[in-house]
Amino acid sequence: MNNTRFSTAIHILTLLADSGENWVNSDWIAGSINTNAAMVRKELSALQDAGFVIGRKGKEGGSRLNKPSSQISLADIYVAVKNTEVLGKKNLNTNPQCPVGKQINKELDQLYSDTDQLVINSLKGLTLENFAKKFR
Amino acid sequence: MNNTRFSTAIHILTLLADSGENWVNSDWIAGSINTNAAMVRKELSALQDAGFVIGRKGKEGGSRLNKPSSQISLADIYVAVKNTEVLGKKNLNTNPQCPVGKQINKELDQLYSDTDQLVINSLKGLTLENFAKKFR
DNA sequence: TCAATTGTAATAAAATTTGTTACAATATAA
DNA sequence: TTATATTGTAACAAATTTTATTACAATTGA
Repeated sequence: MNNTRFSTAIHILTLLADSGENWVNSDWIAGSINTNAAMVRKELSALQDAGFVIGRKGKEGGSRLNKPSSQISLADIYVAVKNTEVLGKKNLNTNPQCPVGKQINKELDQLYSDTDQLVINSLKGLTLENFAKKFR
Repeated sequence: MNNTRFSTAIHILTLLADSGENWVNSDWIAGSINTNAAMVRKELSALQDAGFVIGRKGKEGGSRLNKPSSQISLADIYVAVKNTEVLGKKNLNTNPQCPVGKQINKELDQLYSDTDQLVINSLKGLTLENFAKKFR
């Protein structure tokens, strides 16, 4: 995760969690993060796909949570945005003639997925509700 | 960690662990990983800085472990090569006028370092010795 | 002295991430 | 029903990170 997607997602969701039923527009969110409204809408799109958010077009449009913040865990958010494993990428095309090159990715698969799972399980205990509460 | 540094480092160290006292050259290592010898030497340089490896120049030169593989944990390796936090980068320059923008990085600092520590602690239980054993 | 090797720098190429611009579709309010 | 504000998305551009390549001085052993 050499990117800001988790930071951005949790920032957006915190703003929505603390905005109740109001429709919050992407320009206002972008102002808080200090980024571009189109970037925010891209991330909102992913958060909609994950079921956390609904959007409404048109004048007075915007976004709001699609479920109580108590029912969104930081694990859910992480899984929605993560695009690499915690320990990084593997070297594909290792040399099959070498005992290590031949077998290492099979061994790493286990280690890498165990490590991901560890992180996910720990984030499961944390809710957006409790995170967002800190800013009120 | 959207890179192959951990994979590469553990691959190199596994080869060295299974090569005992022999001086292993970067060309041979590169052949197993299927990458460039100069890349391997760059990573070896980092592994030397971390104290895991020693190198010798000149004809018959190469690299070998600088301590028993039982005394190198996967946590040590991870720490030596990691360059981002598990949960990624933060948005700096968030808006200080916004209650969330103002405070979020302080809250994320804790979460991010806790998550890193979780991963490191879990890798502490795993040694290079046990990993390398699988390939003999 | 010759040959092989490291260590490192400089550079280039490729991939990923972030930012920008534009606009059709849509929804509200006057 | 018209004007206005907004999303959702695509296309593109810029910036950053990652990986690969080339080169060569310094070193070591034979």
